[in-house]
Amino acid sequence: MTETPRERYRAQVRTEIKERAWEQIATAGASALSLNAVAKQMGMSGPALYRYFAGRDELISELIRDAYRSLADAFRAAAEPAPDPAALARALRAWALADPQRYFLVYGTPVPGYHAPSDVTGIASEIMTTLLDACATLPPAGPRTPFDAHIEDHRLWAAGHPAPPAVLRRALTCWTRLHGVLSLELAGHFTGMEFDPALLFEAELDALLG
Amino acid sequence: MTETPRERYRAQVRTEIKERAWEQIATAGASALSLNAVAKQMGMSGPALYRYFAGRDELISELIRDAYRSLADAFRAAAEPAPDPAALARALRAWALADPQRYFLVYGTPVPGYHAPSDVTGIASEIMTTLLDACATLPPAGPRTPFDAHIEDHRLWAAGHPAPPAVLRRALTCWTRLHGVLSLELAGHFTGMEFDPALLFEAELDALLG
DNA sequence: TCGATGAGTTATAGCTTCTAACCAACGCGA
DNA sequence: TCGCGTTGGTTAGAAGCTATAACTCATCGA
Repeated sequence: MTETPRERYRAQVRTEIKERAWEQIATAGASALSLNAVAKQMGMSGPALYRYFAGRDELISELIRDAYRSLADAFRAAAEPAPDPAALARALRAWALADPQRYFLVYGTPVPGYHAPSDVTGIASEIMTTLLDACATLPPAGPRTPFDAHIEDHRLWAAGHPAPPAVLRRALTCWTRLHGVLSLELAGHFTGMEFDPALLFEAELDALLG
Repeated sequence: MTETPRERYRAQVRTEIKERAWEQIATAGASALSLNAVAKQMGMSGPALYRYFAGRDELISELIRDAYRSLADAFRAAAEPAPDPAALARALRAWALADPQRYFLVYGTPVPGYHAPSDVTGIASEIMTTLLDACATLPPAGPRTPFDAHIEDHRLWAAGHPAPPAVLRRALTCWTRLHGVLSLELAGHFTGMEFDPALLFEAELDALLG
């Protein structure tokens, strides 16, 4: 497992490329990411980057992978010491506000042709698992809904998690509702409307858990 | 108001350009929209399109404007003969599924530098008004929340709509929650998870209005 | 020390947006 | 009916992008 100096150099350059790429994405969006500009910013010329990434798509795929990984880590950290949906939700918002374009790389507009790298599904299910664990700690809410019946027969996505259907449904609604407020806030659809997005987020969280 | 033949021809070419652009966007996403390809598809060569649009950005702005207009019209049509939030919600989903990329042009990932044309705010507030009208027909729900107090002091965005704060809050939650489920569905985050997105949407609608 | 590996370079093809210059056709007024 | 201006369309070209090919040179290992 001892790394040669070459490998260390290579890894270091790769991470610097990704850092510059993140800067560009944060200021101009993922669609404006330019390998040329990244290379020029690093003092080397264009095609040198192709030693490190097969192309623009592979670089973006790598960034998406890292974004998923980062979110999964933030979730895992927020689930300590005890799983708590509210803590998870606030961690999600903090993670999103720290770098909105990173959030959009995960949950934003998909490019019709593009397929995310296959290993992100593993990370996505890791995220879902921590969310399910947290939702399982909540007191069972309300009567059984028709959707619970449907989900009981279609719980393959829960990856064998032993939670009852009501918990699965709760996790799903946590996901969709928090994404709803967050993505609209990050996309700037609340600017100009006077209210405080943080309060709306907390209100939605209250309605979800209270 | 009588149009000269020149103006009619000009308007026709403009709409054909937009139609081709929509086709491209539907199949490859807005980031892949190429003026050159549109022109070639119409049998004319590249720079000819600049007689009709100042550039790629203006064309996209025009498409965004049309998308807003289309959504506002769909909403207005769904509010006949009587305002009904459930009808509005289902119209929204149908409108979104008919052309997901059109939905993302309105509610998708924003480009940091880009600013939407100023007149879409008028259309957006028209959409919000029909939503508020529909939500005002619902029986008042639940106790007064802390967020109601906040929104009562920050209701500038309601554009003078006379609805009480509880209705404003309801309209906001309709917006964010429906967008939450819809955008995740359209982005393909539910593919692989076995359940039926339509049922999840209906379940969320039930929770919202029931 | 020599040879292979690999990082970085320039050159080039092909794509894009967009400007400039030019041409031709259309329509309107005299 | 005859010009002449407006306007649509063209080609040429600049600047930028992705990506490949070919080449140079340093570094690392045997």
